[in-house]
Amino acid sequence: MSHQPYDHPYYLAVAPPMPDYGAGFAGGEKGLINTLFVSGLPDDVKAREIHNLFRRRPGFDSCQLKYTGRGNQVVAFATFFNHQSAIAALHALNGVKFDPQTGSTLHIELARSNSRRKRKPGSGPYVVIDNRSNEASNAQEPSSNDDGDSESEDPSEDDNHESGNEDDSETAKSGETTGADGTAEAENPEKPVDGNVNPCSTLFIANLGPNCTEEELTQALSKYAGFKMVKLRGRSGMPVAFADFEEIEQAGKAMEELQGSQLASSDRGGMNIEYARSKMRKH
DNA sequence: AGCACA
Repeated sequence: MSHQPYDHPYYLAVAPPMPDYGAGFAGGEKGLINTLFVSGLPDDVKAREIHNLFRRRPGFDSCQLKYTGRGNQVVAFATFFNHQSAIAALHALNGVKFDPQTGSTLHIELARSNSRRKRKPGSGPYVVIDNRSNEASNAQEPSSNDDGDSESEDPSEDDNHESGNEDDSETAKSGETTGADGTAEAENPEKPVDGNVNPCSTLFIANLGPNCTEEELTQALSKYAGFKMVKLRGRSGMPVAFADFEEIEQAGKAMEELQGSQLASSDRGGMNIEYARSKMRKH
């Protein structure tokens, strides 16, 4: 009755163990994608809103809002410290209603390539890129980017990575001064409030359906290398599980692939998987 | 958001 139609190719639910987006992703970067591409935003969205959307997500680094220049379309990029955090945020936020008035929902996918901007102390937690006054095609608010800011630090933060943009002459603007709003957050931008990003060879699995069983979990987990055992706890209400692996890397791999996927018994969306706070006790 | 077992 009530469930989200996920149709992203990035994750297969509980399907063949297949190493995806590892090395050799489109574009040929060095490693995994840590950046999310966000579309479906209302055209009056503010960079601060994007930042507030992502700032509480574990492993969040920074984000940027971009006026693409085509129409009034606005997109955003959110960068995380690692791939799995990006995946988790993707699953957590994809499809959420962003504006209750219009009912518009967020569309989030992995970016085609990582944002190249290096986080350095001094640069704000978010950034605005405005490509709107490109041609005479659409001039709605040309007065928005009148601050010919030569940021001088980071001229190469551009983006090849979105689905529907091919423009490059952007103007980067440091975050604290969010234009008209000026409501900068009084918070330390260098410290994202993170949940738990400490790797552990045991995984904590939440958001399971009330009827989930250890057998079902075992079946889903046992295809991953190094899997040892799983324990189901707290059957009353929302059950959680702990899955133990031989190695941290193997746990991480399983988490990455199963993150957000739904078991047959799930009814409240995909699994939420994190590294456990402590390793499963010896037996 | 929710992290036990000894």
